[in-house]
Amino acid sequence: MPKRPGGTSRRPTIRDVAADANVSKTSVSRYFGAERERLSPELKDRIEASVERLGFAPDRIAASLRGGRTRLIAALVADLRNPYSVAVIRAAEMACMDAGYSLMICNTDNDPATERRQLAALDGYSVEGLIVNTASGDASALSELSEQGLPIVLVDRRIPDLACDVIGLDDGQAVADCVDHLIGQGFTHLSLVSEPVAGISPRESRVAGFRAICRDRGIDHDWHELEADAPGAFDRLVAERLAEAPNTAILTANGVMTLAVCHAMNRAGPDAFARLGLLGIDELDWCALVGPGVSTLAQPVDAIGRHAVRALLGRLSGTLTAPAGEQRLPGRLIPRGSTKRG
Amino acid sequence: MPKRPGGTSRRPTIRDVAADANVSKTSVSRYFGAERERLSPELKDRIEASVERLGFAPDRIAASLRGGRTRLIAALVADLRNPYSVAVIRAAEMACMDAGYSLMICNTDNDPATERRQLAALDGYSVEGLIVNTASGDASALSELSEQGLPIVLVDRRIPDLACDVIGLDDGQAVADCVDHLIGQGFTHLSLVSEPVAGISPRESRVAGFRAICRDRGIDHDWHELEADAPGAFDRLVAERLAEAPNTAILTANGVMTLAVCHAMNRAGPDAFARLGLLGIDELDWCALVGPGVSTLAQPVDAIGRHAVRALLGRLSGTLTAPAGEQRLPGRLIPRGSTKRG
DNA sequence: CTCGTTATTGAAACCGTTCCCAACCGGATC
DNA sequence: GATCCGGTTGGGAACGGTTTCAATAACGAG
Repeated sequence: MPKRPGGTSRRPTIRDVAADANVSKTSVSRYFGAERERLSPELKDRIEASVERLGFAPDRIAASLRGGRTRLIAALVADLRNPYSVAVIRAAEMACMDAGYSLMICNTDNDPATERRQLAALDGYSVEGLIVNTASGDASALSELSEQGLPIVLVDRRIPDLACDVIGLDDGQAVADCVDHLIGQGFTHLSLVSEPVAGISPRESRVAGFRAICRDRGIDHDWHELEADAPGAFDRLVAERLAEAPNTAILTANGVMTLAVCHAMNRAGPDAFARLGLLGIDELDWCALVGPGVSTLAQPVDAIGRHAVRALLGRLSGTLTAPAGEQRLPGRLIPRGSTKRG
Repeated sequence: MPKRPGGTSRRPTIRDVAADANVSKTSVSRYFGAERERLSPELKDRIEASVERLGFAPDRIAASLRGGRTRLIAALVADLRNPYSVAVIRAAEMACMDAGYSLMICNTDNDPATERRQLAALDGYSVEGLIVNTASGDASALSELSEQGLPIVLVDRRIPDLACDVIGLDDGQAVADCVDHLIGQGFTHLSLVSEPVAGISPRESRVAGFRAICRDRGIDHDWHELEADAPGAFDRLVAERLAEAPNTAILTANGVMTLAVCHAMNRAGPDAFARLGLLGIDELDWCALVGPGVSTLAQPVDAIGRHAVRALLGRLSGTLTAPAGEQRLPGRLIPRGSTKRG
C-alpha cells in the first residue's frame, strides 16, 4: 500500500491519475476494469506508474453509480450469538472475498422490526445480493426486494411464498441418524425438544422427521415445543423424564435448546447426565466439557456458507438459471458420553 | 414499505419524484435532508404524496458521492467465534442504527493478510469510521487510514504508535478483583494463564497487573503464556498444578484460555475441578455448566460497544475534540463453584 | 495507392444525489 | 414607489467513476 504524498490531502481520483500519466480518464478507468487488455503495454506502464506514485485506489461507491455493480453482498443474521450462524457467515465471508465481493454482516437480533430497518438500509446501499437467516417468517419485505430482482439465498430457514434458493442441513437424514444412534445405544424412549415450531421450516421438518422416523422404527417417543427463555419448562421436562422413563434420551433440535436443556439437567442434580441421554443438533465449543460430554450432530457449516455464496454468485452472473431450489447437506454425528449406556 | 408500481421497472429516482410532484429535484432532496423545514407545508405534502405513490427511497450511495457522508461504519473483528467480540459488536451495531448509521461487520479471522484485504476493500467503500478489534499488531495499514483523517476506535487492544481512542476493560481493577476474590476464598497459590503476550496490550496489562497485585498482596504466584491450539501445554500445566500446589487457583486471561484450561482439566480427570480453583476473565454461555460452575469476571461488553460508537460519532461530528485517550470500564465478578473451597 | 478493418485512445454523456447561488415573492421600511 | 429583506424555490454544476461512440492510427488486401 503506497503512501500518499501530500499529507492529509484528499484521496486521488481517476482524474489525478489521468493528468499525471498524461492519458484520458477513460483509459485509467479501463486499466481497472474488464477492458484492461485493450490498452497498449506502453499506456499500461504509464498508468501503473502513476497509480503507484499517487497511491490511487478506485472509489467503489462512485464506480457503482453508473455501472450498477457495488460488489457488496449483505448477510442478515438472526442471532450473532448463535455459533451456528456465525460459522456459516464466516465461511460465506471468505467465499465472498475470494470472489472479489465484500460481505456486509447485519444482525437482526431475532427482532422483525430490526430486520425491517436493516433491509431498508441495505436497500439504500444497493447491495447486489442477500444471504438471509431470518427470525421473522415475514416474507413481505424480502419478497418485495426479491421481485425487484435482488437475488436472495436463504440459509436454514425457508420462507413460505418466497421463491429463492435455500441451503441448509438435510434435516430428515440428520434426525434419522440421531434416532438410529440413540436406538443403537439402547435408549427406549426418545424426547425431542424444539423451539415452538410456528411455521419455521427447519423446526417443522425436524419435528416431523423425528415423529416419522420414530414411528417407522417403532420406538416410544414424544416431543416438546419450549421457549428458550422459560427455564421452568425445561426443569419440568427434565424432572418428568427422570421420573418416568428410565431409558430416555433427549434430542435437542438446535444449539439453543441444547444449552437450555443442559442448564436444566445441571439444576436437576449431579446424576441427571447419568440417568438421561442427551444428543444435540449443532456442535458447540463446550460440548465435550459438560457432564460426560454431550453428543452432537454437527452441521456442515462451512459447506452451507460456501454453497450459499456460490448460489448467489450464480444468480448474479446468470450462470445459475435453474428455478430456485433447496440444497440439503448432510450432518455428521459426534458421539460422546451423554449417549452412552452402561 | 409501499409497493412499487410498474413491476420490475428500475427504482424511482429523485427526478421521478420531482416530475411527479411537479417540483424541482432540489426540493425533493431537501425533503429528505436537514433543510426539510425550509419547505412550505404545501410542498411537503405534494412531495410526500409522490414519494408514497412511487415508493421512492433515496439512494445512499449516490447521496454519499457529492455529500461525502456514506453513513457507514465498519467494524473489523479479529474472531467472530469469540463471544466477547460478538457481544461488543452487537451492542455497537444497535448504537449505530440508533444514530442512523449502518455497521458493516468484517471478520479478519485472526489473519493479518485478511485484515489488510478487508481494510483495502473498506477504503474503497469510504466508510466514515472504523471500530477495530485487531489480531495483528500491524499498525501500518491502520495508521495510514488514520492519517487520512479516518476516525478509528480500538476495542480491547491498543496499537503502539497509533493515536486513537481505545475502549476496553479496566484490566488493573479486574485483575485485582480476581486476585482478591481468590485470596478471599483461601487459595494460596495463583497461576495466570494468558496467550503469548507478544506486545498485545490487554495481555500485557493483565499479566503485569497480575504480577503487581500478587506481589502487593504477598501471595505465591506464577504465570504462563500458552498457545491456544497446543493442548499438550495445558495438560502439562494442569498436571503440574494438581501435583505441586494443593491450594492453587488458575486465573485465565480470556475466554479462549478458559475454554482451553477447561478442556485440559476435563482430560485430567473427574476430580480436577475439586482440587484446582478456576476463574476466567470473560463470561461465557456455558460457564455454569462445567464442573461445579466456572467463576468468571464478566466484561462490560454492552458498555464497551456503546462507548466505542459514541467516541466514533463524537470524532465524526467534531463534538469530541479531546486528544485520543483510553477508556477503561469496570468488570463484574460472577462467583461460581470453581472458586469455592471446602 | 486507395480502401476497408482492426486496434487504441479520448471526448462527452450519464449515474442519482447534494449544494451553491440566483430568482422570485410578499411585506416592511424609508 | 423604490429598496431591502427573510423565506422559498429552482437551475445547474459538482462528485468520481463507467460507458457509448467517434476519431485516429496502423496495417493488409486488391
